[in-house]
Amino acid sequence: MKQRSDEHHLAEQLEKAGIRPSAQRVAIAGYVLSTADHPSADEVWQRVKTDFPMVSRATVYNTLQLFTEHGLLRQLVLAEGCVVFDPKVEPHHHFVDDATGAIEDIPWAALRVAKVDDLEGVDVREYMVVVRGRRRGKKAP
Amino acid sequence: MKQRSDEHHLAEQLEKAGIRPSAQRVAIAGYVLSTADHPSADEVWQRVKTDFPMVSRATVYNTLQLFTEHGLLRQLVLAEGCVVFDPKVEPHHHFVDDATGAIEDIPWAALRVAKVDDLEGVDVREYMVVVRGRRRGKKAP
DNA sequence: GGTCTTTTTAGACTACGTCCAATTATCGGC
DNA sequence: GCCGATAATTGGACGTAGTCTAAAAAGACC
Repeated sequence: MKQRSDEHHLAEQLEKAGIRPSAQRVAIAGYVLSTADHPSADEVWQRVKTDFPMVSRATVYNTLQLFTEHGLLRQLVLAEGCVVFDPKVEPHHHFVDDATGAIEDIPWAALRVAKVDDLEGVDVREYMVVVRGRRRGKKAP
Repeated sequence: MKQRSDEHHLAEQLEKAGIRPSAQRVAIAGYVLSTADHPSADEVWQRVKTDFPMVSRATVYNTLQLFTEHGLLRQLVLAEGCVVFDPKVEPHHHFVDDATGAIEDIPWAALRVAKVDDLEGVDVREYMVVVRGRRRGKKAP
């Protein structure tokens, strides 16, 4: 149920982002740029294969990387199945250093989130703020 | 450089949490309950093996699971290497459904985080709130 | 049409995690 | 202390997600 105009529009979108629109890339874009899911890379591969059986896994991974570099996608690192352990069991927030990937704890009181209780339709069990950035000064003189 | 009293203290801590303190569990606890790192399960295994060469991977994974169930550890799902893609590139927050694992977007304006700019020693690139819980009502009559 | 660059491909390889059946350790009662 | 029941541990098979590479295919340009 693909429309030629859809593909044309997608190709334009890729070009606008500075990406050459190959057939594979258009097929991948057709799924990943419009879905409300938050698919993993392999899920994208599985999905795209149904339309485009000959696409290789490497292509899908490379293409998602490319889209991300050009600002068409964001990578989230909060999915299930990828777990680290923290002996500090009280609620607290987290800081992730862009340079090293290290995770540090931020005390609960250092931040405050307003309006969590106003969220409609959900029972909140817990929440945390994830801050990403770089440690300042310290090392570089 | 292990102190007998340390091990004794750890064993007590496990018992207090309702866990039978086997030698392997004490060794695992000795690392994971006191570290400031946020190790992955495999990192814990690598580490514990240096003290306790015969421990099997299954034991470490089971034990971490057990500690988590008994409240000695928390699992964080925000580490690198575990990525999902989101075509919505503007800043927004995320809701993770405990029941299904599905990730939903929360509009940026629905929450507000106070004091992010007060964090000392870091240059913040981005941040988001991760809310976990359950969707209410809707489906069940 | 030829050539130079970009893209894609298949498959080997690694890392991480799960599962299971068999073995070993531990506990409580005698 | 010994014994049977229960709990814990083991190693290895298995599965899945992801990376890497060398070679083939496609596309751009003259």
